[in-house]
Amino acid sequence: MWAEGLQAAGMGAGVRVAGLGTPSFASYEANVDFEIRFMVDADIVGCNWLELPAGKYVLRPEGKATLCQLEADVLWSDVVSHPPEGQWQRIAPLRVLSFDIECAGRKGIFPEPERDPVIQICSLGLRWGEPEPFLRLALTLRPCAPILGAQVQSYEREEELLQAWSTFIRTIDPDVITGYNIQNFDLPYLISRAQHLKKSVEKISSGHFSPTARDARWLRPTPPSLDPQTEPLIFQQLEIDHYVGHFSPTARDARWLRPTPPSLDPQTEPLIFQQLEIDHYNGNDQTRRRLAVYCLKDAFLPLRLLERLMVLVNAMEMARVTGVPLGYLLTRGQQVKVVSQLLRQAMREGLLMPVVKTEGGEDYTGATVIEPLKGYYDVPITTLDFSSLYPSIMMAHNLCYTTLLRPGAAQKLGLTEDQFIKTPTGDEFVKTSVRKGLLPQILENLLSARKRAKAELAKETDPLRRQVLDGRQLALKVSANSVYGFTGAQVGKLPCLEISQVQDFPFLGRVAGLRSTIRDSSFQSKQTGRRDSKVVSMVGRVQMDMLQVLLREYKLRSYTLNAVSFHFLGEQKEDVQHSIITDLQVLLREYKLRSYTLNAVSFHFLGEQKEDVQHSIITDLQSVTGFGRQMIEKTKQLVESKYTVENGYSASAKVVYGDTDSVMCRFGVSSVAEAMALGREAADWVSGHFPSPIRLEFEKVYFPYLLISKKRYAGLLFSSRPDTHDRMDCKGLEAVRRDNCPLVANLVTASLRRLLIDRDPEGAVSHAQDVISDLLCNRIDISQLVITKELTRAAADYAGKQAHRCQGSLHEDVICTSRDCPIFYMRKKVRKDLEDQEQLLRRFGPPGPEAW
DNA sequence: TCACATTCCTAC
DNA sequence: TAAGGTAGGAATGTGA
Ligand SMILES: Nc1ccn([C@H]2C[C@H](O)[C@@H](COP(=O)(O)OP(=O)(O)OP(=O)(O)O)O2)c(=O)n1
Repeated sequence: MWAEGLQAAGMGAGVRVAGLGTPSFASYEANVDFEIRFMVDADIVGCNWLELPAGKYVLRPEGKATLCQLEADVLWSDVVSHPPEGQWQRIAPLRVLSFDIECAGRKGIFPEPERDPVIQICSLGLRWGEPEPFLRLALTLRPCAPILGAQVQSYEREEELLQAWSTFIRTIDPDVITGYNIQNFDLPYLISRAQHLKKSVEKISSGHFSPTARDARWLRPTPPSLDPQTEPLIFQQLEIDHYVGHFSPTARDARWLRPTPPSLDPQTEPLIFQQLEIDHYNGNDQTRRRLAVYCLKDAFLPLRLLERLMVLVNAMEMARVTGVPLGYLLTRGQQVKVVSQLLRQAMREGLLMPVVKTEGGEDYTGATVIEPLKGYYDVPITTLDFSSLYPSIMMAHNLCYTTLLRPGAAQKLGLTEDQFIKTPTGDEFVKTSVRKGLLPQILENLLSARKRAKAELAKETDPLRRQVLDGRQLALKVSANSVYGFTGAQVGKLPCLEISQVQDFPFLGRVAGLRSTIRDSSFQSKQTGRRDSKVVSMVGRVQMDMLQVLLREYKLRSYTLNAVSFHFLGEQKEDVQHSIITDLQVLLREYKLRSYTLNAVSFHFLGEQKEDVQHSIITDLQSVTGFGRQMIEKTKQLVESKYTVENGYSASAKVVYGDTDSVMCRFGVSSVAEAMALGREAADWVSGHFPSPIRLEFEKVYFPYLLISKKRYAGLLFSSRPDTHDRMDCKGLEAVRRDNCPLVANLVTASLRRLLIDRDPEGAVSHAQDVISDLLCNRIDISQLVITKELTRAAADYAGKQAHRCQGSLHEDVICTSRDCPIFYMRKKVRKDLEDQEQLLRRFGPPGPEAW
């Protein structure tokens, strides 16, 4: 009945009252996570330092409910939250645990938990901020010789080994658990293995995760990985299942090939070959010792990555800026961050966020992509770019749920012309003089954090640190852009439109008053006790799989084998599929490669999103993109109208391309320095035509510039100096895509280098030919190749006939076909061949003897 | 063969 | 609030 009442009332909640029927009311903030609710109300952000003032709390000396060192009872309103500034920015000395396991695989077969025992588990414990781990622990099955600097504990039975590790984890009670692919391999393996051994099975299945709990996963007030107190690590199976369950068969097969982490450090990735594992295990205590040493090294790598990539530092900043717990950053999406900030801002202003039913709606138009004037430009092309376009639009025009006027509301409220604006899409918003929107204020905060991050990036010279800081800066940018995206979220958890009506001001005010009454009437403190204050850092337990971090933030490419085999599987008949799988297995066996592929995760995601196609009508969005469309068009016109021969410039400017918030201009000058100077001048001048904080910036010069089509181009990028290029930049082309075999990406990159850096169009084409003939020598079936014509045409633009001849020969000799596709790379259909195998070996190949 | 849809990944 | 947004190229699938 209750549910029906809710249904009938739409977004409101019906309450049945005897004699009064079922009056219903709009509900507000009834759908907020408990953790977020508490943190917002108490003004606590993620990774916040909290103080329990002396006398306001009591410690529980016994009968603790958790594994924490300290348990205290304190009135929530007595907890003092220290905003993360100054000394309170410090990072707590978190305990980080990194581990790795080794299994006894059978020859050529990847270990299966049903059959193959876990033979070693190595763990490292580190207190954040200290240079060295405080603990190195090797747990082994069967005796193992001592290892200098590590504790070794050996067991005769596997059950004892697993139990010992389980106890160890509970004792060390880590804040952060890390490892390499622990989420998809080590942890599931340990759990399956434990289940298989019937050890602790009862514990596992009688824990929180009954089948019902599994179904109700999203309803759980406390996600399993986040509860710092009650959830032992091993109970994280649900989330693991969630991912593993969606691996494609191919990905499953291929995931034993462990890719080398990005070029961070040549010796980052230790490779332990299956065969060695089993041999060493079956040997004596000395060989098992060697295995344990590798295992310890494997456990050390994630710790080093964690530190070098500043994973915790950056995540903490994000948690503090957006207000969500650290763990949310790994397990949740962008929406929760926006909601957290929105709730905080709303509370500050005495507003409540309504519960809004998700509605369907039409698509809305996005950004403009200027029709490219395709070609090879052997002159400098200047790129101008609005900084943080959508966020600055929302700020400049005060776009927010709370500032949107319903049609006719302006007159009704007696607003004068200068109190509101009309957007390009015809919607009306009040100006800041009437009321400042929540979203613009959130954005100010996010953008100022990004500005700080960018300033730090600018000072940094170390390449790795630059990469890391750039990632940090980009993450903040995405969070800001997500504020825009959030307002149009299709599976929108907050089409918060209803807040947005100006005529509702008084109503919202009353509700806010009601809530503050509730808040103030909270019970009185009845505790007295400790004289000393306790200061704690607010961090739940977090699982940080470094492979996931690399995949997510550093575009680690794990497709090498997978991309090829995957596509093959898709298009071949069954018997062919079988032989390919066999090939793969041969490869695995021959070279003992291991890797993990996680593409399937994203497949799953995309598929799921598609299923429920729901749209919400968000005028807000349309206004944002509408302004954006207007602005890129206006920018183009401004540039092309000012920089003309008539106005005394040496040539007339032409915008040859532009996407969303950028314009690529040919000013008709021949030097990069001139192009830069004109770019800076034009950016300043154009900025003057838009309200603050909207700013057009000079970003870079391309010279030369190869414009192939919308979202596909390449060029030499100049930005720091006019005399030498910073690097070759490549957008959208096969060179930067992960859905081709590496051969393709490498070929395209190499050809582009010849074209753009060597300025040798014939070389570009002949390089492609060389690669192809290599393939031919390796007996590759030509009919499997698709060669397109893009580079050839680019070369033709540059060199005329000769390139044309190249194209002819390419076409005659090698090309196959493709409907009207103009050009040239090999895609997908390249067969796995010696070349590929060599590449694999180079990439994953056995480490030299010195590594052993 | 053609026109249009779907899939994947990328640029904003 | 489980899950930010649209535009778009290239290959491939589908159905007439
Ligand atoms: N992941 C993204 C990237 C972009 N955009 C939208 C909002 C951006 O404002 C606009 C332009 O994208 P840019 O990549 O140019 O990024 P910004 O203009 O936001 O930042 P900046 O140019 O300062 O790096 O496109 C988006 O919604 N989501």
